[in-house]
Amino acid sequence: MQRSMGILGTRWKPIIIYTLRDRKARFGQLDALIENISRKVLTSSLKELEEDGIVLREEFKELPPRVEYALTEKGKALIPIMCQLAKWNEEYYEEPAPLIL
Amino acid sequence: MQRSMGILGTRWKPIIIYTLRDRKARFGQLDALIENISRKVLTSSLKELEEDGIVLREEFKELPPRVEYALTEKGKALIPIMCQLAKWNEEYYEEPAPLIL
DNA sequence: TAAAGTAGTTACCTTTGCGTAACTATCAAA
DNA sequence: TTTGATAGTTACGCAAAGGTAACTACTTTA
Repeated sequence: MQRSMGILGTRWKPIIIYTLRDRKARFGQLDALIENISRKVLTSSLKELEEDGIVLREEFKELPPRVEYALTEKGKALIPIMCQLAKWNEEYYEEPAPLIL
Repeated sequence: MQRSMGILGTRWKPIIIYTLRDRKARFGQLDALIENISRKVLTSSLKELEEDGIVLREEFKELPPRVEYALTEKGKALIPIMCQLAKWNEEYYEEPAPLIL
């Protein structure tokens, strides 16, 4: 478990994996699909996920350049887990009580 | 998903939940069961997990004091997910290549 | 020649996560 | 009166995570 969390224990990486659950995506698409993430964190997270064998980076030698990101087998094995996590929130989420000022 | 990760997206919280999957535990037990965690992070993580309705803190008015932590229903719903995460690592973990010096 | 599109990078800064070590409070037992 | 046990807290600081804004490189199109 400690090793799993060493790889995934950040705010954004599971979200990136979840976003790639049913599609490949280009860098710019990920940036648009994932709200509030900065390009910098997206870059570094993708790089680390690639090093950990979860994401595959495919570069097309075209102009303008195109790069596609997809999950590896190891990454795909996480899809059901990420989906359950999303579902867990839907079941148990409660609106925070409104503040009376 | 962003909300799930807002709650769980740290290195230690999922490990705490995983440790509580099959037992209640006292503060000192958690500290002993979870290797390398500091008491400070344990304290603050437990406090936040309690605020988020995942962990229940039960204080016994005894001497010396006793406090037990257990998962709520919301927390118990995470058990299968955490177990799958642990299993995922067992299946896909590879020893890092030894460095030749 | 300038603008537009893709996939980043770089510099700089703030916040959060986390660690270590020492300290507190309470009461019982030695 | 000192020690021991439990469950923390406090002070201090480092490193990682994360954000913003500006900049790069390349080539096509206007």
